[in-house]
Amino acid sequence: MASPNPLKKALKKEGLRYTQQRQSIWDEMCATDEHRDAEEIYLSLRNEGMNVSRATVYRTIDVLVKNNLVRKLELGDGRARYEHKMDSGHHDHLICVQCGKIEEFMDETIEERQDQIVDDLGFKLIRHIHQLFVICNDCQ
Amino acid sequence: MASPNPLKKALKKEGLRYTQQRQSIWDEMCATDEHRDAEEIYLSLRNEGMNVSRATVYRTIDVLVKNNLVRKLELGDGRARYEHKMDSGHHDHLICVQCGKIEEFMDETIEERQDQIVDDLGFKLIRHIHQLFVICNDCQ
DNA sequence: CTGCTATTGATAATGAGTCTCAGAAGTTAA
DNA sequence: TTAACTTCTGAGACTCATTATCAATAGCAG
Ligand SMILES: [Mn+2]
Ligand SMILES: [Mn+2]
Ligand SMILES: [Zn+2]
Ligand SMILES: [Zn+2]
Repeated sequence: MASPNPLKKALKKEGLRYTQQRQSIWDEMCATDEHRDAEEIYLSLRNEGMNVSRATVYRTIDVLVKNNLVRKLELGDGRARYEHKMDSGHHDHLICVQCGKIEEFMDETIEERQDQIVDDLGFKLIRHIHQLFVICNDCQ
Repeated sequence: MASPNPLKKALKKEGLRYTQQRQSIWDEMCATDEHRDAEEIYLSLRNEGMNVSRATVYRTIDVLVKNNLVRKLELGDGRARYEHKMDSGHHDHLICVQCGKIEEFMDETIEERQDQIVDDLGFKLIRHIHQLFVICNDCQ
């Protein structure tokens, strides 16, 4: 009864077909809480014996992002990373410039100030990127 | 007496040669407070009759960024933007997702919270990206 | 000036992401 | 179930910002 599959729901809403590839890619996205790029997801699927193409990985990720099941991270190094949004609330990221490790943070004060700034200008906030580039514990 | 040319200073510090191209590119960067991409800077120079190559524009911008004369902005659309750091203090950006207009903001509270978050984790803050994607006044 | 090197322009290469299109597979109605 | 219709997929071509290559050019130290 309860809809157990958010992917199916999203596909239905969009009038898209439910396919093996789309399910596999979504499963793979949910398999870890890491922040992986499209190539890593593609290679994981291949290693598991799944025959899927890079194009389909990119196409499916687009659907997932559009339907709020996955978040896209732009770290400014030319490769987008992705994380599923199943169990986590909103957060932003700390990225170690040495080892690349990614940590998460969430600060209510900052979130409020952001809204305030946008309000004061009469704009409408759509989304934000807030990334702290650091040297982590292990790297100092 | 007073060092009038920050470019010359930077080049000397790096042991690099002072060239016509590097001066022109720096001049062009300082000509406006806009946030332009490499191609726009390249085309402006060509329009002014300067014979310079794209490669040299990219190479020179790298030098300027490395020496803190220019800031690179990654807006996630595949083209980096650049702004000179001559007269402006630190600020972050609001970007209209409709018209692409870029506004600037600076919030002391946010800056403090950032430092606090990084301190609490025992990390060292190197730099940060904070971008608010909005729909601006003109676009609603 | 001369000679040594860094720099440059033209252009090839790179690489993440997108597009194309013929064949494969999901969907619908009978 | 099958047929008919469409969407989806895989392979590989393509795009486009940026980087690398390399022979020719031009700073600069002596
Ligand atoms: Mn995250
Ligand atoms: Mn700015
Ligand atoms: Zn680290
Ligand atoms: Zn706008």
